[in-house]
Amino acid sequence: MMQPMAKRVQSAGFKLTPPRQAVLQVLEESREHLTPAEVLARAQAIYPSLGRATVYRTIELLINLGVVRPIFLGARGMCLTLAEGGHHHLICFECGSVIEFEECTVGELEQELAQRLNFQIRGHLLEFYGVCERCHD
Amino acid sequence: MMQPMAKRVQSAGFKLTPPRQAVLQVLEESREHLTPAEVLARAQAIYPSLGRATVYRTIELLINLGVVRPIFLGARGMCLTLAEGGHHHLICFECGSVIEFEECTVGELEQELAQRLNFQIRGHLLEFYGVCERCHD
DNA sequence: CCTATAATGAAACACGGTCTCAATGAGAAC
DNA sequence: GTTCTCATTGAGACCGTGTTTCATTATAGG
Repeated sequence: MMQPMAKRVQSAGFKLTPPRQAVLQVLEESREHLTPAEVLARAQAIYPSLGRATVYRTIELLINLGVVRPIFLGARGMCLTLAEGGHHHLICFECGSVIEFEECTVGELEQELAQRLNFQIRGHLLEFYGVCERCHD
Repeated sequence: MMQPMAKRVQSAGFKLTPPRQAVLQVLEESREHLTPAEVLARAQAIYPSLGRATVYRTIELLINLGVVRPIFLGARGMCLTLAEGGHHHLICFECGSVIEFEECTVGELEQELAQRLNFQIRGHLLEFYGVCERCHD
């Protein structure tokens, strides 16, 4: 069965080339928060002649298709994450560490905003900022 | 009365110089989401000989003091915002527009996480991503 | 007023990301 | 399968953001 990202690229009318497949595979398999530079490095391991411009072009394409989304992750800088669903972090001012959590209480608010503003919501990000256990006291 | 940011800089043991005051004034007055480059431009209007390095050093200082905080705002890239309190955005995949809203339902969750993880929470960011009214249909 | 030293601007530097352009190859038409 | 077209590609020049270095300046405390 075809990878879901590849399907979305193709059904949006874009060609499914080996360079693009390498980038898609990296983003799909890692399911992590990678920087574009890390995506480049990993995708070049799959398809060595891959150029920087192609990676950035593919990322831009995927962002426009709503498949991935950039988030700014503290000290790591800009990273990519899957666009669907929620992401929840606690970030420490001092050491920059990122703690993920699962609980989320924004479901109702999401519904209400979507309706009131006629906005198709596909994902969300909830981050708390402060000082972690190790950095205060 | 002294501007609150200036006070925090001084009471943390840092000198309050004219270049720093220019940067503080820009961040304090605009109460917007400015990029570092925009801060530089506006602060140079106040203190023309201001150098780029000083702006970046001052921003880093303020981030470490927990006064401002970087956020990644869709197409605008990395911007600065006041660290305290909450910030709430709806961001469109297609056109990158940012809509702010006020309602927020994360207060209880904030309390609970702070207690459970022993984390001093000072602010938060809640963003929804999707397609705005003008960009779908 | 003097002094120690934090803070500064200029300039070189590093790097991420964009753009241009000629070459390539995917996929449609037949 | 063959041909054609045009999206896609990699190389490399380019640009702007952010960092580092270093000699100079000026703040705040004594």
